Amino acid sequence: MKLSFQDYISIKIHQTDLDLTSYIKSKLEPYNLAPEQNLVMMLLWEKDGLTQNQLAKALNKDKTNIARMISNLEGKGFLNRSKCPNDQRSMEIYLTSCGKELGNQVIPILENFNKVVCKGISKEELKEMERLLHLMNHNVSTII
Amino acid sequence: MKLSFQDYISIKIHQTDLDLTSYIKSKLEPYNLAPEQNLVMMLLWEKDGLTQNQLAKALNKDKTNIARMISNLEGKGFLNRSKCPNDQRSMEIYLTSCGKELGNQVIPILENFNKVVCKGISKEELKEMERLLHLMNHNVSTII
DNA sequence: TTAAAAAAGTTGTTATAGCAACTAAAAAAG
DNA sequence: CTTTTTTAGTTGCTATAACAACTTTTTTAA
Repeated sequence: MKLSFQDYISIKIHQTDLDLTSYIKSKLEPYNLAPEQNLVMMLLWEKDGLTQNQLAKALNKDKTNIARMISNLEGKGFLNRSKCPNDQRSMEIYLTSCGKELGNQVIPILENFNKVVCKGISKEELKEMERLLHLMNHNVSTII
Repeated sequence: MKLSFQDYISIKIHQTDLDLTSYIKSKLEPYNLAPEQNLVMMLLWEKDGLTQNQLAKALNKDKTNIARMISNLEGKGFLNRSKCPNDQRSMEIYLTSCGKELGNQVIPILENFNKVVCKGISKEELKEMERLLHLMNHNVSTII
């Protein structure tokens, strides 16, 4: 086949991901919120009181990452952990008032970020891209 | 606007990137080669003797990352560093025979990886995706 | 109902990823 | 031909990302 470096779609996706992450990182820096920490907060702004395990599944991340992100976010005062009364193994994560207030400031920035990213791209093109991304995900998923 | 977590294209791109990286990571593990180390090797298999700075620019990465990856790859015996005779600041990176031999084994795996990722996707669809990824890159590039 | 298995979190380790500050060498400016 | 600026690389730091091994608790099985 003799593929060159530029021929790999995975490398281009990786590059775009890094660029988008770098961009939103700079936008969130003033709020003391790292990009992945922001994803945790986004889920909590939608639904408070999720467990670490639920967060890990929603973000499709290893539970160790979630535990450390939660620990950081707790240190920043954006959320609190409390043992689930029904299951002593689980930790329920609740936003502090500070964490809730943060959402009011950050969510508009995220929506503007999405607008900037999608500038010049139609809804149909976006749908098609999502379809292809999903297909690629499926192509490499080992649980077929 | 009220965007939900699922509405952000950036999150989907990030997720696909993680999944593709995880897949190729598992394929390269038997060769003692991490995904990003593999990108460095890919460039060297195409053109030996590049400097760390050239590698950093080609990969669009911070020079500190490259320095550490090169250091790891040197420790594994895949390459050697030598000071550039024309510019004592620069380090030229040369593959060892072991590093060259690794290419013969790994390149077919990479080409197969690309085939798996693109299964069920036409050349035109792939081109369109590349165009959209590039446009998103441009949309967030601050050097406009 | 006790033993085995599964689930939720934590800690340790390795590999990215990028920023700041630093050294050394080369290029540009005066 | 010095002085200044730029360039290449390194070290230290923080934040992801995932695996292995572990504790504690819950669920399943024998």
